[in-house]
Amino acid sequence: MSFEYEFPRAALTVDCVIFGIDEGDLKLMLIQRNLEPFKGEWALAGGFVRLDETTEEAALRELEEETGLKKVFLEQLYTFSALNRDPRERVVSVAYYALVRMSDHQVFASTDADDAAWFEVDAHPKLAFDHQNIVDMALDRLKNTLRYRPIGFELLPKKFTLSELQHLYEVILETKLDKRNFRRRVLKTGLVVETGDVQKDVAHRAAQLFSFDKKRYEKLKRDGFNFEV
Amino acid sequence: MSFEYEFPRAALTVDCVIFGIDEGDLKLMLIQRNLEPFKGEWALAGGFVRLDETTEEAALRELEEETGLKKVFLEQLYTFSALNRDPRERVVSVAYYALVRMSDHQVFASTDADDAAWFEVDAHPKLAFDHQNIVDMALDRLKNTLRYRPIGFELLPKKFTLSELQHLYEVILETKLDKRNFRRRVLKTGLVVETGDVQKDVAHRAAQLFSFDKKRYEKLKRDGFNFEV
DNA sequence: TTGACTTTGTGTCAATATGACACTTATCAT
DNA sequence: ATGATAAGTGTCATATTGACACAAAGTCAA
Repeated sequence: MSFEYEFPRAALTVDCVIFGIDEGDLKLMLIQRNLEPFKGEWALAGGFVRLDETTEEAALRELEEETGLKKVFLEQLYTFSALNRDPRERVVSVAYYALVRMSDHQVFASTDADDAAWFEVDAHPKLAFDHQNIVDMALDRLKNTLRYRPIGFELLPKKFTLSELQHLYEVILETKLDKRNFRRRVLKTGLVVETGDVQKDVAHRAAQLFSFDKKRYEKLKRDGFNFEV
Repeated sequence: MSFEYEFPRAALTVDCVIFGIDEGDLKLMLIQRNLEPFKGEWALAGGFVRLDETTEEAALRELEEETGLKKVFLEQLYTFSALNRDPRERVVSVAYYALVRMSDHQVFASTDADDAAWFEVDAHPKLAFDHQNIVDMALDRLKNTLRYRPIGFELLPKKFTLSELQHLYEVILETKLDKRNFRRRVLKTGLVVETGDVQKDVAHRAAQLFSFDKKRYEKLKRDGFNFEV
């Protein structure tokens, strides 16, 4: 029995909101479009989903094609289906977001985009399509997720100081935190452990370097713990 | 300039995980399919998204067509895009979940389904497609959301006793809660207010009836409060 | 009407968690 | 040596949590 003729079919895209941290500022990766519509304007990395790949595979592929980013940790954000979100025709888009350590990733424009670059989250160019909506939702999600799950480590180098971690929380949550209370809470979780190393080449007392104990995290998560910070 | 010819297009569906509470048990609304594939088997309500409606509109429409449920509280859950999730062809599905007051809603099978009925969440028939995956994710989401947002009220009648509310939390979170501590916490939020009415026709001391203060909730939400219970 | 039954409704206390708060230490640059 | 900069550290008062048990209210049946 065949049904093909009766299904409505929609063009399906993915869009990727990529966050990074640099010198304490939250950054957003954008690409400059080299095709119509919105040619020359800045937008989220993304593109059409092929019929032989999942949306997640499509997001990873487009990300690599347009920015050179590989193997990033992506989470699905939301599916946007407003009728007029693409001027060409009805296009439904599955949005993903990711946190990357800027230090680990070289970013470059490739053939699919005129340019790819990091921007300040609160000072970036006007975005094509409904991409500002998508970024807004990703920011909300990022804040909420950071509050309840230890994801900040994805944005920092493998070894980091507690001040860097605190700064990250302050930037994302848009609050000022007390240093002593922050350290107390973070260390109490047991998820952040001293590496024994210290900072190098700083013009002041060198800070201890810590790392995230992923094994312990997996174990606690299985046991159903909570991780508010 | 026209691009239509170059877009891959996928069949797009919605699926709805509908939760209800009845006599303290968490229930799931399922429909019995009257079309191939999986004809005669139980599945989530859902169907194809038309090109002139958003996915949310499609979910509400299918829900009404298949079960008679109207104006339910729907939230987007996740988009499922595994290549083999539909035996006919590549179909991507946007899943929603909903909470309904069983007391407010008559459920009936309509022309689009052979039957529609409530089942115990942990004792329901085997589901068609990948719908068990979707239900599992919806249950996880329900638990997490209930912990941080006051959504339990969507499942109860407008006026409810604190024992009913506590029972709902116990059933969904699969824990036993202390009555006095639960009442203290719930009342402290100020979101649950006495109506002045009491239970009728019960063979024991009648409980006070409370209701959810939606206005206060909207206000507190704007002010950025948290609502853990 | 009395007693049995069922569920409601309530307070305390100890332990823990939180939030506010300031100074000394280490390191580098001059 | 001195100054500049950021690291690192403890206390205390208050708020929150979790554990815990019994009297009051209402219905029903004998």
